[in-house]
Amino acid sequence: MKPTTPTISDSTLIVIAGPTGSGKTDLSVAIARHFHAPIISTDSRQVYRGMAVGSAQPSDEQLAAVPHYFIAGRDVTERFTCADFEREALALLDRLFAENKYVVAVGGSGLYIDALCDGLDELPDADPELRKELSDRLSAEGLEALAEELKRLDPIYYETVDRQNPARVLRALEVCLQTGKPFSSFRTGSKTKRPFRIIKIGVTMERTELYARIDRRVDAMMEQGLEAEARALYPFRALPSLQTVGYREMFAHFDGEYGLGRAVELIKRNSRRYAKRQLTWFNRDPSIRWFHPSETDAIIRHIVSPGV
RNA sequence: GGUGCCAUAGCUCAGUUGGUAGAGCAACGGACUGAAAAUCCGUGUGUCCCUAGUUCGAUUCUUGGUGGCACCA
Repeated sequence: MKPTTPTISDSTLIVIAGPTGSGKTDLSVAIARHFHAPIISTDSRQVYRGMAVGSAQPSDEQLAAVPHYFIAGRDVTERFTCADFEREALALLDRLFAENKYVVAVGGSGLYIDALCDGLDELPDADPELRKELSDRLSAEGLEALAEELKRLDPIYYETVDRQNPARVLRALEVCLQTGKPFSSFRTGSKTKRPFRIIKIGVTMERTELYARIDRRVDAMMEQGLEAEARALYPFRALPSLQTVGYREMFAHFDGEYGLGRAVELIKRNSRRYAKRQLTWFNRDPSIRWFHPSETDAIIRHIVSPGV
């Protein structure tokens, strides 16, 4: 009989995805405790300090119960992108899997999850100066002019890109100008095989239940001091990290655009819409197995024997 | 109890001189590669309160109900 020496392929990343307010955090702590696993967050906003309430970071008790990574480790003024996340998370997993068979990854940012599980293409990071220049040109010349330039520099991507989406057109143009090569030449569309097993759990429920939970959670955030938190972050309101549901509406309220009650209403509505977009993203991933957050036992069984 | 007004999408309402209807908001569906809680695209989802008439045809006109609001008692 051969000795069963542990190899890296025994390592398992338990990915927990789902819309905002679905109960991912509580579930992740329960799963992590059961499998004695640390938790890494795949949430693009919970990485920042000072956003504990509005981004629904895990509670102090939860943070004390299980080691967490990528929670409140960055200043809101720092740039932190999906590529930074991929690099750092992979390096971290290397270390964590040296001592743990299981690691839990939980969060609502679909792009971060895909970056971690499948890898991003080798693209250059954004150049802030070029980006500024392009966004100035966007307001001066209009989107159509920039799309025309993209047509010249990368006719292939121009055919498939959403030409009405400034973010898409600008990013492609940015890469073309920065590298002198068409954006499409970097897009392989291939997935990187990771040196660990991946099991994806999706958390969801009836829309009416989800929306009721979102409403309740927004009310809870208000009780926990969202207004004061947003007040403290107001000077940073123009930063990418603060383009976030919960804060934007509060900032607009501080600017006198509407009353506090209206702000709370809008936070609820925009959270619902965000949840909808998350579900659209996750629904196209056939490797996700969906559960109600209360089905902890079934989820554990599925992790132990995913084939069943 | 009497009189008047109202009843159309989830909500607020418009409209059809009789040919089964449309705005705003909400909602729903989708896209997504270094800003992703971002950014963008698409979609009316309807016993026109019920009933019986008139009519080729009624959400629209008439009868009788039901519910709501207002005023008078």
